[in-house]
Amino acid sequence: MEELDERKVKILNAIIQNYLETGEPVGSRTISKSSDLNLSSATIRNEMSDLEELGYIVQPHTSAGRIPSDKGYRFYVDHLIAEKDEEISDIKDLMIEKTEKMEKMLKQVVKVLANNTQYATMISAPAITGTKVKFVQLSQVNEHQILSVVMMSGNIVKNKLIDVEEPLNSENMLKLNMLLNTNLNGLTVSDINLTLISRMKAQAGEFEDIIEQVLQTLAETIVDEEDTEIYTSGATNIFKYPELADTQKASEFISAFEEKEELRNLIADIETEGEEKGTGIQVYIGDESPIQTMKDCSVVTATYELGDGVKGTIGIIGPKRMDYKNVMDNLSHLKKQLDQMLKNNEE
Amino acid sequence: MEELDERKVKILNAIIQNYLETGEPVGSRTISKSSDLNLSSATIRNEMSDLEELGYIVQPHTSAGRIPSDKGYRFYVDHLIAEKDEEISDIKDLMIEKTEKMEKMLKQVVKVLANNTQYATMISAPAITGTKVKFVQLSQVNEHQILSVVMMSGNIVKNKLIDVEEPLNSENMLKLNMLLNTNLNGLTVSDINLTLISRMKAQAGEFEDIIEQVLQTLAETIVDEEDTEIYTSGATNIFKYPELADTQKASEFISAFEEKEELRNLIADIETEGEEKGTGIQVYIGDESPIQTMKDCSVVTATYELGDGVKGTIGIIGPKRMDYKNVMDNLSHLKKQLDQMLKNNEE
DNA sequence: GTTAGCACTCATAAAAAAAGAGTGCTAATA
DNA sequence: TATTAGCACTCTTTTTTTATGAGTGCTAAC
Repeated sequence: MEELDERKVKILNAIIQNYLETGEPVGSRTISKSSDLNLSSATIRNEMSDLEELGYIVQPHTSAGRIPSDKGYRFYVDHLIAEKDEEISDIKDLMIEKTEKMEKMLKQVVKVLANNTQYATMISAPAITGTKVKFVQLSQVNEHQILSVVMMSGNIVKNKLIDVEEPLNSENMLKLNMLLNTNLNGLTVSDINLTLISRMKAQAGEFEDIIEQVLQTLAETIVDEEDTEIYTSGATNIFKYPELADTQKASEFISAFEEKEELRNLIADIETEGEEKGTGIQVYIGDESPIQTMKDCSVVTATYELGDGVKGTIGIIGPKRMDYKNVMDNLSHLKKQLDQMLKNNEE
Repeated sequence: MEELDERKVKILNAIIQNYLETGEPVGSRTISKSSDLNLSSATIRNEMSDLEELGYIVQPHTSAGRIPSDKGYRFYVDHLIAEKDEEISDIKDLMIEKTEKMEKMLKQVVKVLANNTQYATMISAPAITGTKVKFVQLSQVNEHQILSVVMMSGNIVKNKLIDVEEPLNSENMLKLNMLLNTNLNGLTVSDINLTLISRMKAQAGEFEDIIEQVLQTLAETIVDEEDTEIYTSGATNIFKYPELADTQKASEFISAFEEKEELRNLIADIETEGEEKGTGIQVYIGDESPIQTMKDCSVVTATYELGDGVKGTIGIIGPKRMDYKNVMDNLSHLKKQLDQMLKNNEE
C-alpha cells in the first residue's frame, strides 16, 4: 500500500464497490454522498485525479466518471476483499442425489455454481495422467471379440473391444489376465515403457497381438484424456452484463464455451501457475488472463485434487466488475467439498 | 396447388428464394427485374396482393415488401424444392478417424453438420431402450469390490462397482457369471420381469444381493438413458441471422441449447410424429414446432436407426428462411451414413 | 487542506428533417 | 381483359440538429 494513503484507499474502494454494483462509471458526487468520509465532491475529484494518475482508475471519456483499471481491480482483490466468511448455501445437498457417475456430478456442480454466481462456469474432469492401473480384465464376448476392461485409480473404467481371429480357450484367457494384472497393476501409464512391453509380449507368446491391443487401449485412454473433458454452464449469463452483451463479443464468448478448445488452453495454463495468497484460488483480471477472447473478463479458478496428484480445475468467468468476494468464497467452499468427496470416493 | 395458378406459384417461389438469400422483405420491383417472367412491377404487385390475401405472404408493415408466411414456407417445402440431388461433401471421411466411441463420433457429426449448414445442430444418442443384453461379467477387483460389466447390443458398455462384505472365491464367481449370462443373454431390459428376477435370486442362493445389484445397475442404465444424451453444436450460428440475433432471443435460444431440456422434449415429440413425404425427414416451420422458444425458427430433423429398433434423432434449427433444400439433402445423406455405420458396428 | 462555483466537454437522448422503398389506385394502352 | 406507367401516399430508416445533463478541471475564496 506504499503509494496510497488511507483516504485514497477508501475512495478507491468506494469507487470499485459502486462500479461492481452498477456497471456505470462513478462520479465524484456519488462518492461524496455515499461514502462515510465527509468530503465534498471537489475534494473527491482531486483525489480521483490522483488515483487516475497512479493508474488505479480510468476515464472512459473526458466527461464521464471513473471506472477501475485492471490495476485497480488487482489492488481490490489483493487488499480490499473483506476476510469474513460469509454463509454459503451448502452445495453438497443439492448435488449428491445418487450421482454415482463423475460426469453427472461435474455437470451438476457447474450448473449449481453458475446458478449461485450468475456467471459462466466451467469444470475440468480430473486428468487421468498419473493415475494407476488398478485392475485389468479380458473377457470373451463372442467368437471374434474380446472385451478389455481397465480400471484406473479413481475408479475410472475404460472398455475396449478387441477383434480376434479365433476364440481363446479359458485357460489361455486366464493366463493372459494373470499376465496383464501382475505386470501392470499399480503402474502409472508413464511407467509402461518399451522394456516392459517387450517383456510382456514375450511372455504372451502367440497372443502378443492381444497384449499389444490392450496396451494400445491404455495409450489411447491417455490421449483421450489429454484433451480433458470440460463441462460448462451458464455461458448465457454473459447477457446479464451489458458491457459484454453486444452480439460480437457475446458470440465469441459463447463460441469459446461451446468449442471448449480455448478453455482447455486456459486450464492448461492455469494448472502450471501460482495462486492467490494461499487460498488455492487464482484470479486473472482482464489482460492477465492468457486467453484473448476473455480480455474483457475476469477469470477466477480453483484447483481440486484427488488423491494421487490427479487434479481438476473449476473456474468462473464473468465481467471484470465481478463480485470477487462472493465468487472466491464460493470457489473455495466448493473446492473443499470436492476434495473431500473425491477422497471418500477413492477409498 | 388448387388455388394458385402457375404464375402465382412462380412469383411466390421467386419471393421465397429471394428472401432466403437476403432476409429482407422483397418488393414488386425486385421480382419484376429478377424473375424470368417479363412482367412489370405493377402486375407483380397485383399478384402479390392476391398472394397476401391467400395467406402465402405477409407485409411486415404497410410500405414494405413481402415476406413468406409459415403457410408460404410450408408450400415451398412441400412443392417447390427441386428434386435434383446435389453433391454433398462426404461426411464419412471427416468423421471416421478412429472414433471408436459413439460419444466422440456423435460430437463430431453435429460439429461437421453445423459447419456444413451454418445452423445450430443437435443429435440424440440412440436410446438404449429395446437393446439386448449381450454379455455380463463380474470380476473381483479387490477384497470388497466387484466390478460388473454389462454389454448391450450396439456395443454399449456399462460398468458398476459393487461393494461386498467379503470376496467371492473363483468358483462362486464363475457360477454367478454363468447364471447371469444364461438368464439375461439376449433379453431386452423390459423382458426382465419379477418372475425372472426371483428365479435368478433363488439360483444365486447366498449371493442374491449381488444379483440384485447387477439388475439394479441394468435398471439404472435405463433411467440414465431415459433422459437421452444430446449433443449440440453451432448454437452461436444464430448470430448470423439478424432476425434472430437480438440479445433477448439469442439468449433464450442459446440457453435452450445449453440446458438441452427443451431439445429433449422436442426430440421426444418428433419421434412420435410423421415425416415429410417418405424421405425420413421432418420439417417444422415456425409455430409448427412443438417448442415455444423456437417459434421464430424452423426445425428440420431426421431419425437414424440402429438395428433393433433403437433410434436417434438428428436435427437442424435455424431461421425460417433456412436453405431447406440444402439442409434436407444434408440430413438425408447423413441419415443414410449413420444407418450404415451403425449397422456395420453392430455386427 | 477543503470547498463552492462556473465554464467547458462530450456522450446520450430527443426531436426534426430528409431520404427511400414500396404500395395501392387510376387511367391509359395493347 | 390483362398489363402497365404514373403518381400520391405511407412508413421505415437514416441523417441531422438540437437539447440535456452528468461530470470534470480549474480558480478563487474559506
